[in-house]
Amino acid sequence: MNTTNQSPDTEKTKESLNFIEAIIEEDIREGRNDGKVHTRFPPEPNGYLHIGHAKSICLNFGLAEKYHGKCNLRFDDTNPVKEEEEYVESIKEDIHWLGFRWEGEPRYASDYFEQLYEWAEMLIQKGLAYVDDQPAAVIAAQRGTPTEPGIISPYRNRTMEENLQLFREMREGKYRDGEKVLRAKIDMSSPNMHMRDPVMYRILHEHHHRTGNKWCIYPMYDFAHGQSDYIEGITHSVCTLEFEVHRPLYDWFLDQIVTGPYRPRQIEFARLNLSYTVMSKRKLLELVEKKIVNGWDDPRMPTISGLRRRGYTPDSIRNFADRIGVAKRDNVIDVALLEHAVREDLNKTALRYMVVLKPLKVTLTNYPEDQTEQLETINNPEDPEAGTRTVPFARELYIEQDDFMEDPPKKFFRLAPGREVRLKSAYIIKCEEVVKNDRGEIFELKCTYDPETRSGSGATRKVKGTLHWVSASHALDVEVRLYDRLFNDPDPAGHKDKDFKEFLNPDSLKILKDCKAEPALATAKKGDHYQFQRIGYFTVDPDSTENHPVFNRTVPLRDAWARISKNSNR
RNA sequence: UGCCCCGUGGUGUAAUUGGCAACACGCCUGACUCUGGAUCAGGAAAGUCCAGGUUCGAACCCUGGCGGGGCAGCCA
Repeated sequence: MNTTNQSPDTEKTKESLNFIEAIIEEDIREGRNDGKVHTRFPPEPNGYLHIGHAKSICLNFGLAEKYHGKCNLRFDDTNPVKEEEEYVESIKEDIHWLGFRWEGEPRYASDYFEQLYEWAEMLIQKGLAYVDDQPAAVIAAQRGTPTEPGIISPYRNRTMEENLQLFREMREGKYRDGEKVLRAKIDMSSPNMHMRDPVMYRILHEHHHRTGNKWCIYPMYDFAHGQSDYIEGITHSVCTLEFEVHRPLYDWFLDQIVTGPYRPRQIEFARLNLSYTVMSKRKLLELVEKKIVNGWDDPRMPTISGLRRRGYTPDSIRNFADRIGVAKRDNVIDVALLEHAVREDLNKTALRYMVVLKPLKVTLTNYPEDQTEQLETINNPEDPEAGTRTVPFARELYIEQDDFMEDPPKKFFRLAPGREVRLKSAYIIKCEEVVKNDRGEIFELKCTYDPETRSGSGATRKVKGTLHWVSASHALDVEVRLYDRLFNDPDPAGHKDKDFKEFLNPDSLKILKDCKAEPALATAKKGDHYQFQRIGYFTVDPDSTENHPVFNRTVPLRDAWARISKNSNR
C-alpha cells in the first residue's frame, strides 16, 4: 500500500520540545492545576525592553498560545524609587508591536499591595516574620558570606504582638526610611543566602507611579512575585537563571499561603546574549545618558524600539526567537543570526528601488540630449503580486562610485574603461572615457549606450555585471544613515580589566547626505521597508520630512564581492 | 574552600529519554541570475570537557575530577 501523504520523512519530523515544554507537557499529563497553562511576562517598568526581553516575551506568550492557555502582562512595580509611567507605556507598545496580546488588562504587583500586606501580618501571627530595627549595614554583615553562616538578629525573638504592632506602625508612617524592616524567620545558617531571614518589607517614603502616597512600606521582589503569580492563577512562572537560587524562597512563601491544590511553579532559563553588543539595562542606560547613542531608540541599540527604528520587523524578531531555542546553558548568539532573520523576512516583502549612495556621474554621449524614457521595472522578483512601476531614464545618470574601477582586479564584474555592463531594467552601456578633476579624482564617465539592448526587448547579449542607477535630472536627494555594529568586540562587556566602552565602533554610524534616489521613493512613508537594489534593506526614519527623506539601513545585502575582495586582500 | 545551575561542530539548539550525533546560522565550492541578492546542488567542520564504572550498547545512567556561570541590595 502506498498512502501518499505519509512519507517516512514527515513521520520522522516529530517536533522536539525544549525543556520547558517538556515540563509543561508532563504537568498537563499529570493533571496538575487541572491541566491549565497560564504564563506571565513580568517586566519592571524601570527601562526600555531589549531583544533579551523579546526572547522572554516570545517564550511566555508562545507557550500560552501553544498550549491554549493565557499569558498576563504584569508590571513588577514594587520599587517606587526606580519605576516610572513612561516605561509602562513603552513596554506595552513594544509587546503589542511584536504582535502579542495579553490576557485582560495589564496587571500590576502594586494592585496586590493590600493582599500582600495581609499575608505579611499572617506570617507574623504564625511566628514566621519579625521586625528588625537594625540598619541595613548591620543586617548585611550578619547575613554572613556564602561560606560562613549568618548570625541571628537580636530582634529575632520579639513577641508576635510586638511584631504586629511595629509592622502596623511601619505602615502608618511612624518610622523613617531604613529604620525598620520586616524579615521572614527562616534559617540564618542556610547554605542558600536567600533563606537567611530575607527582608520582606522596607520603608520607603516615596511616591509610587500608581498607588501615589498610599504606602510607605513596599514589599521586596521575593515577597511579591510568587504571591502575584498565585493571585493571578499563573501555572508556570518562567524567569531567567539568576533567580534559580530564589526558588526555595519562592516555594517557602507559597507554602505559607497556598490552601488548595493549585500552585504556581518557577522555571528558569538562560537569558539571551548577543555578540557585538551589551544587554544589561545599566550599560544601555549609560550609553543613553552619556549620549554615546541618540536615545533608547537609537537604531544601534539592541532595544526593541531601536530595532524597530532600524527597520527590523516583528516577524523577524519572532522567527529569531524561535531559532535560538531555550535552554539553561549560558549562550552568546551570533548577531549574524538576527541579521539573517530580517533579511529572510524583508526579502519576501520589501519592494526594490534604485538608490545611489555615492554618486558618480555618467553621461551617455550617444543618447539624445532632450530625451527621457519611462522604463518598466519589477517591484519585487520574489512576489509577482507586487507588480511593476516605471523609472525615468535620460542622458545623464548617476551610478555608484564603487561600481567603477579604473584598474579593476580579475574578479571585478562591474564597469571599467572599455567595458560593458547592463543598467538594471535599461540598456547595456560601455565606458568610453574617464574624466578627472584637477586633483586627479574621477569625476565623470563618458559612456555610450546600445539602443538594441533595452530591457525587455528580447536582446540576448549577456554582460557580466548589472548596475543600479538613477537619472540625474529626476533624482531625489535623500539622506541615508548607515548603521553598523555598535562594538568591535564580540563580547564588549566580557573583559575584566577593560570598560565596555573601550570597544565602541567609531564607524557604527555613517551619514550620507547626498544620495540620489529614483523619484518613486518620494512617497515613502515612515516605517516602510525597502530594498535598495544591490545595497541592502532600508526603512524611513521618523526624522524624515517631506523635503528631506531620511532612510536607515536595516542590514546590508549579503555581498559576495565584498567577501571576494576581502579574502584576496589578506 | 559553602550552596545551586550548566558543559554536544566556530555559534546556537536537537538526538523519539540507553540504539547510526541532526537542524539552523556562519564558512567554502559549483549552478543559475538583468540584484555578485534570492534560489538550487554540494562540501569542510563536533564523536558529545576529562577519567573511570554500569550495559550487548552511553551524549543520555553512576562516581570522581576539570571548566564556566550564579548567590553575600532595605534592586528586580
